[in-house]
Amino acid sequence: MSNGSRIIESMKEAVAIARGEIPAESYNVHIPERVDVASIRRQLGLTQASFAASFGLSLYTLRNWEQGKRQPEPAARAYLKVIEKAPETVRSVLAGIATE
Amino acid sequence: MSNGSRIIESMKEAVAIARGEIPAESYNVHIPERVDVASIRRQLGLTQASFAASFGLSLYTLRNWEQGKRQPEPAARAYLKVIEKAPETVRSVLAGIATE
DNA sequence: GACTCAAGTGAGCCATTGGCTTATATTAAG
DNA sequence: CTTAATATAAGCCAATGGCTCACTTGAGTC
Repeated sequence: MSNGSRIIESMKEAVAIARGEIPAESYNVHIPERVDVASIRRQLGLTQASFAASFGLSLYTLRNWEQGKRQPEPAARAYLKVIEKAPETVRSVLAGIATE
Repeated sequence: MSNGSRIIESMKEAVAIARGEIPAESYNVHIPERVDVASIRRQLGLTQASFAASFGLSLYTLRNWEQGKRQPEPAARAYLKVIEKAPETVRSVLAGIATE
């Protein structure tokens, strides 16, 4: 994301807050612009195929991300961050074993 | 997803396994076809705006999902399931407070 | 070295989604 | 009843998801 884009983002956010579409006080979560998917995957010691199968992703989409051809959307970036920091929780949830 | 589509999905999976693109033994995670986003959100007692802001989603995308206009992609569906079953873990991760 | 086989890279294609706008409805509070 | 907050609804465009085909890289192993 360029500097100009970032400024535009901030302006959009300001407008959204003014409109009341975003609660100003809220713990507005920060989602990183870029996520190093390959490094998250390698940290777990998985191949592309296994990683994709384990977390419900399409192998081809994962490849698009790792090769920088596509950038994962915000929801996917947040998900990847959760996978990075709490992989076992994610596995348990997807396996149907509720935690928390 | 129609019944026909489901059969095609299975055939694609079979082909992918045959090609070695998907490890056959692997715990292939099951991601639900449909996720009731509104009910997950209400269970947490959040408005659309707060829910979106809390989990790094675009308010408009969330609305598209809840109104059935768009279907969240597999990665987003998996993410929503994790939010449903382990919301506090997700919050902690996105807040930068590592768990696990 | 030559020969696999598995894992990953890279480019191209099309349908669908994400993100956004505008307008309208519903609900709760004063 | 009026207002403000919250949600529904429909339409638009650029970007992504999912897929195919072709090619490279790396670890064995013969």
